[in-house]
Amino acid sequence: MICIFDILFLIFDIPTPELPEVETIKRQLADTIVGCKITNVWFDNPKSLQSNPLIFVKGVKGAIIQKIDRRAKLVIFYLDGSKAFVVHLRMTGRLLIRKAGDSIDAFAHVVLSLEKGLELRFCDARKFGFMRFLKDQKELKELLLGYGPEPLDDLSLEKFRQILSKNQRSIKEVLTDQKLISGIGNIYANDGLWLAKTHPLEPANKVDAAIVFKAIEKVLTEGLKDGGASDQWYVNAFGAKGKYQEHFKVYGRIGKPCLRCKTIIKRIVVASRGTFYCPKCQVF
DNA sequence: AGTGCGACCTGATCGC
DNA sequence: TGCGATCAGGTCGCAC
Repeated sequence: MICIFDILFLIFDIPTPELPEVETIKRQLADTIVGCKITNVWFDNPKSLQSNPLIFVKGVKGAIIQKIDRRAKLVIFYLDGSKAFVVHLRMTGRLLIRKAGDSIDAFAHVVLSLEKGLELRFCDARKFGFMRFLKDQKELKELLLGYGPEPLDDLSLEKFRQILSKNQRSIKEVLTDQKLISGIGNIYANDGLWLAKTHPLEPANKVDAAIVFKAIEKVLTEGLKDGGASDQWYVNAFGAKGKYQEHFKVYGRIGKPCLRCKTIIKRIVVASRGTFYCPKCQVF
């Protein structure tokens, strides 16, 4: 049975940018604005420029974007002179490439003017996201040290098994803990666990690591192929929506039938986050 | 040491 | 019509 609270929750759950979404943006930016000089910086919310906004402006203005990369949910902009800045979109953040004359974007908080008449706009309705300047590679390295391995890159099954075996917290908490494994958030943890037929509350050291590993790899790859999930806020660097929301397996599907067994999908709260699962397929 | 929870922030929505 | 309360999300920092 669906009750009124379920419907409320259905409305309120907000998908946020994770590895596939951030990677999509990163690829588009890398194709478009590498080599561009940053000619000006505008901002209206100092908190969007973590630490000291003036240091950000001073460090970034006049610099040339050498390379754009992604680590965890961070987009990394390498500048000349071993400087860099990173962007975290958190919940509602957007990174948009626009032409200088294009109409103003809603919730724009930082705008970097670039050569070729382009602009890189950082928009964020909730103001949770941020841009952060790093004065040298050492500072950047220190920041990145806090993140676990990349699930589609340097995370082997053996390493994954090790991480799980050392943890008795729920598998969902472990999957979304950026210190342990980076890039996985609420959407792909939910869908991956559904694919692995694993209950989100099962202790990490009790689950079948190989099955969960494969499932996570699969949903992340699928999400990437679809250009991310765009239920509410997410759009890519060109302002276009992704398609993975059309392929959600359990995420946000409360009250709807399980794609495997038709059992009604349930929602519980795990570590203060909305969590969806099939009560028949995912048991422990 | 490991765990848990409040704070951050605000658009969307609901109740009154 | 409109105001106030509630909720979500990722991550940090603090308290137990």
